[in-house]
Amino acid sequence: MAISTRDRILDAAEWLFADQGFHLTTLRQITQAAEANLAAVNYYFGSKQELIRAIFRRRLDALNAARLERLDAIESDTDRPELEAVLDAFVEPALEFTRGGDAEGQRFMQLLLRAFADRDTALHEAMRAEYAHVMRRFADAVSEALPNADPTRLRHQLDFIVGALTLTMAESALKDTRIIAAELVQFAAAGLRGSLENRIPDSARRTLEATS
Amino acid sequence: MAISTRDRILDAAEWLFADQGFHLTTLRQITQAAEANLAAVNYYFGSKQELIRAIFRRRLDALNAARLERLDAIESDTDRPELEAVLDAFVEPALEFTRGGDAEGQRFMQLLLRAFADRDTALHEAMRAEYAHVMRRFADAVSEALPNADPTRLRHQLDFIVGALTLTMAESALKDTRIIAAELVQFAAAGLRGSLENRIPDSARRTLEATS
DNA sequence: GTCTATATGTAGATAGAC
DNA sequence: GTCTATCTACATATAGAC
Repeated sequence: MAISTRDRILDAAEWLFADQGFHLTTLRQITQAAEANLAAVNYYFGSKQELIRAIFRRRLDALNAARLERLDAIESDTDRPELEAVLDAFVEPALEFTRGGDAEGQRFMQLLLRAFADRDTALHEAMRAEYAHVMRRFADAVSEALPNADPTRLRHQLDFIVGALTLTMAESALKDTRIIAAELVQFAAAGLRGSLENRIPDSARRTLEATS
Repeated sequence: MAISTRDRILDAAEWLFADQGFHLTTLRQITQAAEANLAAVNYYFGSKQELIRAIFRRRLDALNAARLERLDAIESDTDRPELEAVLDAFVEPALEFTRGGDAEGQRFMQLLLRAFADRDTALHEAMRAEYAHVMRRFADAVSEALPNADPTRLRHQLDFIVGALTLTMAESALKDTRIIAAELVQFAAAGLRGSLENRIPDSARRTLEATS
């Protein structure tokens, strides 16, 4: 038995939560899949909620660490980083998760989506707190690559990218993700650069005028 | 009592599902909020699952109908529609849902997000089937606005936009949505146009080469 | 640390009176 | 169509032996 009971529970629970959702997945299923006893979850984590948070912390830490590592590398290489390189540092680690034979990361992306959908309470707070740090670093990096960008719009646009990334990674079949990620980087870069023109589209202006 | 019991149940259930998720919300909560009897859900819908599907069908029909109506209007106006106008026809009805004093639509966007996260089974199939029709119409319209676009990439890019829209609408505070929608239209238009250059970003190419 | 056994709560669904 | 009462099932959590 190379892996500890605690880790087997984490792995099994992550798989089941991603597949079925939090509430549908029972401690019985988890402990059975982990080949552990029903009481073990409470012994190691205290409650089902704490187990969920532990799963989350583990992967989110790893994902964000990988992103920041790449960003650091880019920023130490050059004074003004290329926009695409910054976006790639954000997108590619998520993709990296999705790669690999066991499809671990795609499961986690599915989990991320569930977390977005859940108005869970504490989980949301924890995620936001952990994300805020990373998002600010990336917002700063994009600002350096695009010095004329408006900070408020930039925030919104990063949210667009997170949305596109999360939904895409959770939905798409495994084998296309590498190409899709490259397409997303390009799409996002073009979108960000396009906003510098600061042109309100005719159709949108019409909408704004009609409803204000 | 102006509204029928059936409709009161639909309204109450939609609110609670969006707020708490499907599994956390009980039939007892729903019927209590709707001021109906517990047995009424089974009487009108047969089961909880069927109730969920009925809620979904109601709103999704309305949203997609509104989108297609706008698209029809654009296409009958001109031979080659403006890209931004097409995107606005897709984005703005979702926004329209989110507007209005009672915040009905934001709830529904939250619900949509849950549906994406749920690997529910039949619900997913039903959504996809309903969406396929609309997405093809919009893909065609974008193709006309951007005749040189690659169809496969276009599909992916529309998914990016859906992801950005869904996550943004579900998360953002009500009062900003009008501006954010306009920004999303512009961001998406620039992203789509940028793909025509068909340039693979240096960073992404590095990634591709390193991992292939 | 791991197990069995069980306490306690609450879910969805239905039978049958009105 | 609407109600009360209840069936049946399964959830989380814990007590306590080993």
